[in-house]
Amino acid sequence: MSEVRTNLEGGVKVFTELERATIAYFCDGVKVLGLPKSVGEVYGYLFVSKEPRSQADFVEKLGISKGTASQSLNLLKVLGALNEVPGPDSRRTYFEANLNLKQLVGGFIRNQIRPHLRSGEAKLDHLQTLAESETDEETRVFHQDRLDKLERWSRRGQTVLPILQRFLGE
Amino acid sequence: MSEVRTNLEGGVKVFTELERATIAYFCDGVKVLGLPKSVGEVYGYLFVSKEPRSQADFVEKLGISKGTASQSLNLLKVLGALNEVPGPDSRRTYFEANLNLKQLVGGFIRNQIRPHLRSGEAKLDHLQTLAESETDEETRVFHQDRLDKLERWSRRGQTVLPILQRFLGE
DNA sequence: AGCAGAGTTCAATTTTTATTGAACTCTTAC
DNA sequence: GTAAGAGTTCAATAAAAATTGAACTCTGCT
Repeated sequence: MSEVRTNLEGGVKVFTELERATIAYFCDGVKVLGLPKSVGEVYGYLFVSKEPRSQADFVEKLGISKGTASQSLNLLKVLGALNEVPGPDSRRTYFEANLNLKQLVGGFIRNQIRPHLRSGEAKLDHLQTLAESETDEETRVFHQDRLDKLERWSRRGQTVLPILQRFLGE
Repeated sequence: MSEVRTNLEGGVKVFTELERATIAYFCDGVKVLGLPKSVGEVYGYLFVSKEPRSQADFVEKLGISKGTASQSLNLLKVLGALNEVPGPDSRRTYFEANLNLKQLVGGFIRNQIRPHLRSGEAKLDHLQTLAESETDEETRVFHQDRLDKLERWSRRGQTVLPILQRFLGE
């Protein structure tokens, strides 16, 4: 249960202790979800911000590179974790955190979980095919039994997602 | 969605194509859950085995080191993913896969999810404390608002686990 | 008690993953 | 139309995580 190391200790005092700790909280959070900590930093920064922020803000205040900022914002956008809003400089894109849990969970399930379940189903089909061509009767039955079980597990996974979404949302 | 690379292609023909593919399926599966692939190999090997297996079997057949076998078995034991059963050599410990989904899910939640939620709650308490000592009225209210939201999310997470467990298990 | 070997531990190493930074494209304000 | 700069891409690099292997402990048999 080790702490995530952030780059927020730099010379200039850009964040209060509270802000730093809140951003670190999100770094830990996204790690648990299997996402890089920079994603947590970006979302965390938006979470503690009253004002909308642009890519340049993330680069400057979080001390991350333009590349990382771009990629993190893109992932968060795909996940539906942020809203694009107008801001002071019309050339720039400004963001604020989406605080709707239902949408956050929905986006995560749609983009990070469902694709895995889908590709898992495809692989399972392939395994079934392989099992059918097993010549030894007893061995074939053994494997088919286990693969059936696996398929039930997979289906259970598919059906539990809407339930999870329902109970976490709103 | 890249494939996991296994070490099962070595000279000796120890696994059938079906067994190899099934073990690879579990490697992918545990990756999604944030566990190292060796854990998937070990569980997968048990999953395709009629007979109980010992640590020496994993080392020999999967081509992994004693250290990795030991640690993987330990993690799987903690997760309740395997049963210790008697085997031919009384000096060795033999294992078989636990195929009870309810127990697998329960073990995963208990050992991999709950601890994170717990430590998250503790950090959240600390954040609340920090927020209270914010002197600027408006800023304090802003942060307290957001932290309240965060606490509701966390509680929601706590309550959804038993539901998830109920719907995934048996 | 002493030995054989099963199982563990952990520093060193390898492998995987995240981040950087420089070159690129795409916008938009003039 | 073009120049400034916002945003993207991706090969190189840094950071993090998994794996190895050798030295260790523990167990039970004689």
